[in-house]
Amino acid sequence: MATIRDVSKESGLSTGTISKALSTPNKVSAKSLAKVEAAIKKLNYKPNMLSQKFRSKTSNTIVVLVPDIANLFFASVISGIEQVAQKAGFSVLLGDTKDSIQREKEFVAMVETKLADGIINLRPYKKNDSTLPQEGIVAVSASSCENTPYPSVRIDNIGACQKVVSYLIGLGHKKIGVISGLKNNPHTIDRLKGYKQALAQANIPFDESLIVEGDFNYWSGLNATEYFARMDDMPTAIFCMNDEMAIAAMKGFIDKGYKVPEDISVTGFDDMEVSRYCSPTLTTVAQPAEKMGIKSAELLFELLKGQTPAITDYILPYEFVIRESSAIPKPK
Amino acid sequence: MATIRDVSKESGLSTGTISKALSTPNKVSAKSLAKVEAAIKKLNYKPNMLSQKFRSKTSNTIVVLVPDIANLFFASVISGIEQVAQKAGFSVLLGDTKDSIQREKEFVAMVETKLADGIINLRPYKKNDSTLPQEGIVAVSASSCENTPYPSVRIDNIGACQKVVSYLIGLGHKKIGVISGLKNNPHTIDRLKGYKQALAQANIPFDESLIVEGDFNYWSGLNATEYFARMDDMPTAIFCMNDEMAIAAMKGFIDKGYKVPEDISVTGFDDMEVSRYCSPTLTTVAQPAEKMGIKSAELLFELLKGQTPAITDYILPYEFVIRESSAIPKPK
DNA sequence: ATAATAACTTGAACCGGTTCACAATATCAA
DNA sequence: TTGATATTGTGAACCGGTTCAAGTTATTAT
Repeated sequence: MATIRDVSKESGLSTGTISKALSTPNKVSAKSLAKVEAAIKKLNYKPNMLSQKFRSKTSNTIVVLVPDIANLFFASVISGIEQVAQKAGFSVLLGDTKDSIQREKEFVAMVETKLADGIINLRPYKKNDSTLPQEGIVAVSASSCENTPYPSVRIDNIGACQKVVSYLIGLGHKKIGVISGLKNNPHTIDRLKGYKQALAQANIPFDESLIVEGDFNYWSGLNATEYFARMDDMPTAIFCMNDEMAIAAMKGFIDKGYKVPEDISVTGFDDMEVSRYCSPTLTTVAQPAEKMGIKSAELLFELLKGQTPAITDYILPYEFVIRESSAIPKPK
Repeated sequence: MATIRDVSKESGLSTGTISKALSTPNKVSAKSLAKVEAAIKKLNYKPNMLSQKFRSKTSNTIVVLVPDIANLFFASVISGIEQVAQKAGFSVLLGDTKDSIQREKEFVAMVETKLADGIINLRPYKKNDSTLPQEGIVAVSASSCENTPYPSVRIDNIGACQKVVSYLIGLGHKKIGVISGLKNNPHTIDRLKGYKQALAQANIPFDESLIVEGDFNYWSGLNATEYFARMDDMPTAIFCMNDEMAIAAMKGFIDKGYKVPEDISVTGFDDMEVSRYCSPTLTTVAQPAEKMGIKSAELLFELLKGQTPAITDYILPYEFVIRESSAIPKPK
């Protein structure tokens, strides 16, 4: 493999000139430039980026920490990040953490060891998070929650949920069940807050027994329907904290002979592509996934440049999408 | 930032010993090891991986070229690749190519410039492909087709499609429409071959007018139903080359007042998660996406180690999943 | 034509690990 | 105790770019 010294010999110019010809060609005479070009071509020289990065001490790489890449929401966020990174000349290192703190730490170590310049974490940081990037590490959290102790990009989870639940109340629902995420998940906490606010606004007392804890996955949504179906007085609407559980819940109720939305309304959160295809189509909150990726990458690059962004907690607009799965409750 | 020389000074040992203590601790005396450890802790030394990689000339990184990361099939393949890479101590650089040849070339250049050791391309290579990795570049194609000129992992597309179409013929369908991918797409070519073989086997003549060219996306599937609905004698079954178009086709037919599968059967290909949720649930071919990722990564690592794998064209088993969207044709 | 200035080129030193020939110790047998 | 051998430790050289002070050449002004 040809090195810059080979090019230097071949062209009769010094290594310094070759280097400059490649980085700042306008500082090199046309004659030299031509010689360099010829030599590079002849030797099929490709600069070794590893040594380049080593010397310049910048990896031009960012790490994206994904809880689960086989989740369309995350994939869309990544897509947005990639766009921005590519424009900025950065590479994206993928960190599929599978929700493992251990793995997450390994990736954080990549920044400590100069393999990457910064991190975008697609999960919210909690207070006193054990993998909370230490001083000196540039990190951004995409899809975060309220009071994230780090620069972040998110939607107003509380407001969105309040809107959904207020909409259900507006339709006439008084008993609204919830299929939540894991209790201590920051998204669960925020979204539950929105639910409670909507109830409070309508003077409906909060009833703990209407909350079923799920884990954002299909089966937990399906399971929850068993609980609701066994209740003496079933809710007339179910507010699910993501689409996957909502779709599962619809399936569960339909299999049990209930009609959605005639017998029971179901709403989701995320607006996955499926939610437009499933039957009935799902009323949900659309998160601007790709935009969240774009924004968080832009934010990270600002931070990497040493700038102090005016806003470090971007709240992007969401969209409340009303589809077929919600309707006025059946008169008793 | 502390360097190995700082640790050397602090511990009173030479840089060579420090280096050895970190890479092969069993070659260093317990006493020295303790000193090294103490010094590292005191200085909070983190080895600079960039210089390490530079010196050892291996990046321990692979590039994964994805046509579109916001596609669940690809995301699942990547998930498999990540698992294997992580075990092998490799990082995964994400290359979202958006089907751009230009971008693909940029990523191939990363291998030429030592930024990465190998490539996994999640699209099939065609003959004389302009981005066909040159000599010296280690690459694997996942989700490839017949006669790929490169080491690859795939399913038997032809066989799978033949099976689907034979199944439809077995149900009694004689006029089977096709919603294909783009005509020159290798997957389209293979899958059409399977369709033709099934027809030939049943002595049904091939009818060009039953083929509608799509592009693997939702809208093209929806559009195709317009064509079929306008036919004098509509097919009784539609074989779609992926699930997305199949789900769109079902939607299209249902919106036009047809019943699936009573009036028309629809089959897909891929077995996306949606296909189990949609209504009716979709008969389709399940590709082992994650396994394809795992296998292709394993293959790449074998190649990187300089081994010559016995098999360079892995054909993984698929699964034909019969669900609600297909049934015997309505008697005339 | 000459001095002053601008534009370009040079090449050794540098980045921070790893390597390896050689030196220094430790271990062991006789 | 001595010599032979095995185990550890040393430190200069190296990887292939970039940088920059110093040197050389070209351009401009007078």
